[in-house]
Parts: sequence; structure tokens; C-alpha cells
Amino acid sequence: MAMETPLHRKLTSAIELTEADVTALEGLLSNRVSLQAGTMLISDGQADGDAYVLLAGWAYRFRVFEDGRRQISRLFLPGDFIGLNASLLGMPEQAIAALTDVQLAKVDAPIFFRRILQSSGLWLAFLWSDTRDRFITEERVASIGRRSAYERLAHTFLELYLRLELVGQATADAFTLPLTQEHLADLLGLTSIHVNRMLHRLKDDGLIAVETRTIRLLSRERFMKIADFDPKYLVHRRLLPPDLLESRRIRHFADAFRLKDD
Amino acid sequence: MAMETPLHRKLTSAIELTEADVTALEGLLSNRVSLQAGTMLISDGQADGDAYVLLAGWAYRFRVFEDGRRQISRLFLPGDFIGLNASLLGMPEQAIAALTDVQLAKVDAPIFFRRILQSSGLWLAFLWSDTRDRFITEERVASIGRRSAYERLAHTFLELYLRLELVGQATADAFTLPLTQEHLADLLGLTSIHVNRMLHRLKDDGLIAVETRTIRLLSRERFMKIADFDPKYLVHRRLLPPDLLESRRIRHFADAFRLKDD
DNA sequence: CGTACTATTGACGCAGATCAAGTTCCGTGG
DNA sequence: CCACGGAACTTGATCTGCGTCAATAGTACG
Repeated sequence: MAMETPLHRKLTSAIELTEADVTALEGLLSNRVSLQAGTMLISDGQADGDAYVLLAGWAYRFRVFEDGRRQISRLFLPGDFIGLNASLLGMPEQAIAALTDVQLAKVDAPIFFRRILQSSGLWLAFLWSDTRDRFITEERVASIGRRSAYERLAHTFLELYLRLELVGQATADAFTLPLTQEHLADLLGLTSIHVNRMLHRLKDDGLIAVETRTIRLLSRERFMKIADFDPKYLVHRRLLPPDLLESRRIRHFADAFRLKDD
Repeated sequence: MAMETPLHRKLTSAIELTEADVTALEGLLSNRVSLQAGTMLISDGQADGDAYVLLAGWAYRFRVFEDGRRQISRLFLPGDFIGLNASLLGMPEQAIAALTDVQLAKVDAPIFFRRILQSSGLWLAFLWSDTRDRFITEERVASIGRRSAYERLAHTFLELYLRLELVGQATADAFTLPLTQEHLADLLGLTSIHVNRMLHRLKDDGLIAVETRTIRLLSRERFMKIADFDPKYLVHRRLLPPDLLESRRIRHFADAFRLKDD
């Protein structure tokens, strides 16, 4: 009976959730909001920002410099959490904007965490998601720091494909890409002009086919090779296979959630 | 009676901790380990890695590509948590190595989290630290993506200074920098040769003085200007001033930690 | 059908990489 | 206390990936 929302697919891909968990989670997402492309979800430096779960559409976090240079530090895809930690703690977030029209669940961070902390499954799933997001950002550092423009594009396309596939937003070999070439440039630390050239090179090399707003990956193997892609950082695997429930680690897990005082 | 360790200074800078919190924290750090510079703390892709608190010395997380290119994605300074989330969840970490001789507290992640979750103060402090680390990484993305080599160096020096100052590891205007120029290059996405040239330019411009392994910042203002430095992302301020305890947000905080079932 | 993004293409310039020598620093052992 | 060997640092010459500048062409929507 659990609906196959992106969030649900994402979390249960890694952590097994009970019926009660899923119900609780859905209950936390009842405050639905729709916003138009371009709307700011959180403005730069705002310390009392809202928190959201992104249900549909894309958003991005970015930093603008005084002279107008812009860097996108992170993309939010369907099923991603937005600003939970910062909202709970009153920490100043970087700016976040809707890239497409988006559907969000606006979340009250304290209530969200209180509920999450009552279930080891939900809490672990959130922690997993948060940590995976950090892995993704760290891989982006590696990408921008050491990969060529061509490699960066290839890497990002494959990453986006895999992330979208996990949440049911990709076909067997293609996905919708709502980013303009300028967005891609700001994401990859390049110029839109150079992105344009490398995009054409990917086409000429027979790696991608571009229809309107959609990217088709023609050879996953060649992408992996070109970008030196190591999928481990996306952690697309179940973390706690049932047959390991008796191991030392897992017993500790159980211990960890006796939440009352000793 | 609380000792002024880097970790203690760091956490209490943001979150007020009780005596009991501090005692509990110290109890979690009893398993001391010393390692030599160059030792691997966690090897690439290891999913059952240990977790640590860095008590003294520096460490770094990095990614090596097949052709030998290397990118440092993160620096760990005294008082930083290393690998807690990944260790708890069994997620595969990027490689982490000791940059200098280090003193660590080896931590059992499940026990650590169980204890942390019993105190709203400790848990919030950990969450704050974790979130701040993410902010730092996101600012690095902006840096590598959009700042020039000269600006990147300036930005990193100021960031390191401020992070070290917070944990009592800097003087009024200087800090010890154990990184070689090659490390700096791998951190900033540059070549050691170019780092060398920009370092000399910073000296010639009267911005830094370099003694053996120490960097003296000669004008904080000029650094801020050059790097378009916005210190907000480091969140160096107390998050919950006592006089706000009656506000709406804080009442929610209190609510958030009634950890027993409703 | 015009106004405003978005994409495309070419000519040219430059920040930073690469290549190639040195040189200085520093720990170790004789 | 010196000598030797390997990092780490320095400096210059040259090259190149990507940026900048400039102009044109789609495309989308009101």
C-alpha cells in the first residue's frame, strides 16, 4: 500500500522501513506547496529558513559572487530533503531556488526530527540520505578540481541518470534534463559556451543523443570509462540485508535505539 | 572543570553543553590512538571503516583517479569528527589519511550515537558540526569552480585561520600550516608549480608572511575583499542565546527531545 | 510577430598546465 | 659534525584548455 513516491523509493532502497514508518513519513509531508520555476525557496544567508521535501521538480543551491560569477553547489532532485538541519539549528543557508516548477512538502523541522528520532528506521534512512548527499558533493569537488570539461559533463550526466533512476524518474537509458547550458556551466565551473562545445563533442563521439530537454546515454560503459566513474559514492544498495541481523554491527544498531535513559 | 580541548571549544562555541554532556563526551573519547603522518585511517571504499574524533594533528579525505590525478575533498582539523555517519551505516568512505602525526580517539559509532541521542545538547552539537562541515565543502565547490588560483589560496588561508582560531590552534594573526605545496594544489585543484607562484604573489602583495610552516595573515580585511569571503558559512556564533529560551523556535527545540513515544 | 531567453559558431587571449632544470631543506647515518 | 639522498621548493620557457568577445540563429511565449 506504500505509494511509490521518489522519497519512498529512495529511502527504502537503502533501509528497510516498516508500515508504521512509511505512514509516519507521509504524515509529515501533508503540507503541500507548489512553486513556479525561479522562485527562491531560501534566500542567501537566511537563518530561519523553511525546510522541505522535494516531491517533484528540481531545485538548486548556489552562491553568487559580488561580480556576478555564480556557482551551483548542489542539485536537488525529487525525493531530496532540503534544509532540514539548517532549519532546525537556525544556521544560515546558501540560497536555494526552484529550477523547474516544483511540488514541495513544507516541513516543520523540530516536529520532523522529533518524529524521525522515534524510529530507528526513519532516522537511519534520513542519516543515510544526508550522508549520501555529502558524498555526492565531495565527488563534485573531485570533479571540478581534477576532471576536464568533457569528463565533468560525462560524469554529471551519468550521476544524474543514476540518481533519477533510483527515484523512478528515468527510462532505461534516458532522462529529462531541465538545466540550460548556463545552469550546467554554473554547476560544473565552466562557461556556457564551453559547455555547448563539449556537449556537441559528446554527441559527435556517439555518447549521447539529445532530444528536447532529454538526454539519452548511448553507452554506460564508455561513460564510466571516460569519467573514471566509481558508483560507490551513490550507495545504491541495501545497507542491512536481513541475513546479517545477527552480526555484531547489527546488534549494536538495535542497542543504539533504546532511546530512554539507561 | 571542562578541559579546553579543540572538540570542546568547537562544540560549545555553538551549543551550550551541560556538565553531564561534557563528561559523557569525554567518556566516549577514552580509546586513544596515535598514528604517524601518512598512515591511512580509512582506505578507499572501505564500508566497515572505523570512526574517530581528531584530537590533535591534521588529516584529509581524498580521491585518486586512475591516471594519478588526486583531489583532496576535505581537511580534518583538531576537534573534527571523522567517519561517524559512514561507520554507523556501513557506507563506503573515500580514503582518509593522516597529514601529520595525529592523536585520535577511536569511537564505536553505534555506542557513540546511542549516547549522543540521549542528550539534546550533544545531539544538536553533533548535528551542527556535521552541517557546518557540509557548508565548508559547499563553499569549496564555489571556490574551485569560480575563484581564480590567487583568490582560492587567499580564501583557504582565511578559512583555515578561522577554523583553527575557533579551536585554539591559531595566534592573533598566524597559524601552522603542515600542508606541502603539493597538498595545497590537490586541495585547490591546481598544480604545485602554480601554487608556488601564487604563494609568492601573496607575499609580494604584502598579504602573508611565511615562516617555517607558519602563515601570518597581514590584513584580514584585504583577504576578505580578495576572496569575496563571507564568514557566515562557518557559523561561528552561538546558536541558542539563553535569553531566547522562551521563543517559539526554542519551545519547539524542547519538544523535539521528548524522546519517549508520545 | 516581437521580445527575450537560449543555443551556436568563430576568432582570439590568457590563466594555469606542462616540461625541464636547478636549488634548498632536512633527516639519517657514518 | 659533515655528507649524502630524497623530498620540497623555485624558476623559466612553452603550450593549451577554456574563457572572452562578438555576432547570428533558434525557440517560446504573450
